[in-house]
Amino acid sequence: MPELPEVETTKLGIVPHIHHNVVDKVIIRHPRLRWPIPKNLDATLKNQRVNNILRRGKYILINFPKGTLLIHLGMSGRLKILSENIPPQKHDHVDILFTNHKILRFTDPRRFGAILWTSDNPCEHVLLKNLGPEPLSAKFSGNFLFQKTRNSKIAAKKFLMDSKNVVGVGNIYAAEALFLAGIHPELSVNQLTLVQCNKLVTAIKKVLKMAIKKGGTTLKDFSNSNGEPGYFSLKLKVYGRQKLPCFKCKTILENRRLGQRATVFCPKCQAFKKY
DNA sequence: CAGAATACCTGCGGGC
DNA sequence: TGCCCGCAGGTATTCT
Repeated sequence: MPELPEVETTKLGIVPHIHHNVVDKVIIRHPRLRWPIPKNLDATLKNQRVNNILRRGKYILINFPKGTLLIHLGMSGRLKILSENIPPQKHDHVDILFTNHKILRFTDPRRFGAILWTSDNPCEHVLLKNLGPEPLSAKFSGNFLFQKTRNSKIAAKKFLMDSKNVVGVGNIYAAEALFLAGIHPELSVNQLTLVQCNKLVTAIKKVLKMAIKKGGTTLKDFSNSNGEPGYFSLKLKVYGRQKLPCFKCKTILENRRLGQRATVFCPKCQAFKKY
């Protein structure tokens, strides 16, 4: 489900309910995720107060006095806030019960998500320490992208989706940003001109900001943190529109598999050309 | 070393 | 109706 905007939306959704609140207990129903949920999480979190809640890439970091809970939603993970204890469903893995009677429930049918605990600086955690810059930060600039891409022939879309280069850009927004920038998804990144790097960075920021503003692009299995059905308001220009006409030029959009991921683009607006 | 392939899961929709 | 296939928003690990 989630790319950066969805994770950000989820984070924003849970913050008002759990910020500065105290954990009463943790109930682990299904510990198997990408890695097992730490067995002693109840003992670890009990009576601890939430200091703050951050996002880094697609990770949600819930900081406590003794350490940080790292949460990744994988492909199908969801976090919901419950105000009453609704009976758990099949794929509800964990409940974190707070003393204010709010419950943070983690659900993940495909189990690609993760819930981990670290008592050290979370930025030094093995999963976080090699992450690239935040796409909405000043560090992620056209110059940065240009400089990072000089020695690689990797396809532009694959480069964007690699979190070592930039975090938070997944299959949907990579395709959307490349369309906005008029860049072919298979273009080798060392072919990108500085002008194209600037356009691409601008496009990424624009599409992510817009999606955050709309509350995250949501597909069939996304619910926001209140358990409401997600929004469908962000109009995707290429993702999921294969064989349909391009909004700009009416050319039929093409779908290719790139690194086993569906990759939709306009062969005319995103032709291999330089600026 | 970079880059590609594989693996981890469940659920759903389409074709037969 | 039911079975089989391919596909789904991610990414660590293994391979070439």
